[in-house]
Amino acid sequence: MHAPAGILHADLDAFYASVEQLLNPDLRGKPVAVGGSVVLAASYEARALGVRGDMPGFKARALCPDLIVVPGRFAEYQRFGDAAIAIMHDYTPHVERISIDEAFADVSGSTRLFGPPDEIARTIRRRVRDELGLPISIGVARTKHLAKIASKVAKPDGLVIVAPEEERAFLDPLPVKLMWGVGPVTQARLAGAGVTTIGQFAAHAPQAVERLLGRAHGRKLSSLATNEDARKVEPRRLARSVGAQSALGRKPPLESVYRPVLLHLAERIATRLRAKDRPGRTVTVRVRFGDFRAVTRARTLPAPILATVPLAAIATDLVRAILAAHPQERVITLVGISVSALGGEDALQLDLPLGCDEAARPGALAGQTRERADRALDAIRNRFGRDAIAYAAAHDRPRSVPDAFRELAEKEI
DNA sequence: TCTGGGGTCCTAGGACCC
DNA sequence: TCTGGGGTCCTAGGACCC
Repeated sequence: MHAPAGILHADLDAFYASVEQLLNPDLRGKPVAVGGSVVLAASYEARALGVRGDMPGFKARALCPDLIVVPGRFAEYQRFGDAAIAIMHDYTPHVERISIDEAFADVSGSTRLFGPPDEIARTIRRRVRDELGLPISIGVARTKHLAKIASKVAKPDGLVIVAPEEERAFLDPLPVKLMWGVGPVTQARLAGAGVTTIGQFAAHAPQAVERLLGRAHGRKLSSLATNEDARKVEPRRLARSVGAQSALGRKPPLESVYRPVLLHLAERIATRLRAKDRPGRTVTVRVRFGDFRAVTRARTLPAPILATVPLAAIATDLVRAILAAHPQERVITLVGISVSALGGEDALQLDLPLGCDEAARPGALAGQTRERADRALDAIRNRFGRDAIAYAAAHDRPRSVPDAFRELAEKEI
């Protein structure tokens, strides 16, 4: 007997743009882009004219002179995204959210209460439309991969159900780029070997694919193409890293430029780490130069870190080291910090890491004292707002992207 | 009209250990 | 001449996803 086709993948259509059209009827039926210097989302009317997400704003306007560009209302998107996910939760606790507007649900155990998976999918679509006013596409299939592809095929505002006996016929003619994990590089590599459809991919020996794409990637994609995806819907996965970055425009590589930015980034990151009690041991910084080449440098600490100022100090050290190794670079365009090797939720910060110049300074606060002080600041911010108190003065902060958008992109850790 | 921000996973090489 | 061998941790870079 076939396993029931019990996995749903639901994806709100042109999400930010759809919310804007919902909230402002004047925008309905018109080409709308959310963003500014970069298009974050485009309505289907704008897409019909060639406008795409990730496109520079000037290019979008050139393609589509009537384009209506609106700034994002990110709190609204969060609210509508949460509401859509909540509707899915009415049918099963097995919901795995993978972004603000997209989630898997395994409804295999819910059929006695709510009917077969396709009926649940129809109900969810109807409720999202009736209660929220938003279009949502859903794919229903036996595996996550099939469900995800099915929801893509279903767009816009559609439902695609892949029955177990139809899986091969469904997959074979589709382009390889619809597979999870096939981006521009892999697509080009496959095209070079004459492989453009999933069916052609599946017909290739796994060894040949591994030679072409590397072992792990080849195996992973082979298992998707040959339809052996066995991943489960996982409601709650712990984050493996937490980071923040900031584009700078074109700036000279001076400490007076990057140090305040790093402090601000460290503060954002450390606040999130403390909120979840998840200290990290590895600090990685990233610097992007004028030609957009990026380099990284990492340091793994003997003890995990949770406090803002030591994190900023280590990041500053690492950026300094990168710049010393690239003395010919005249311009930096971005700096970023990421913290990984995160401890469990109950992990304790032992004390300050060694080799941290701020920490080693005589009279510096000990790590746990710093952490307590930071937590007091966190509490003030929770009560009075993010800008109530901070290490990094507000006027030093990068302004390229609203902090509201950053908060939106922050995953639950 | 230059190009946002937050993530995941993998690779390859070196250090280090037993 | 032969230079074991496997495992773990770490670093730097890259492809990919939303």
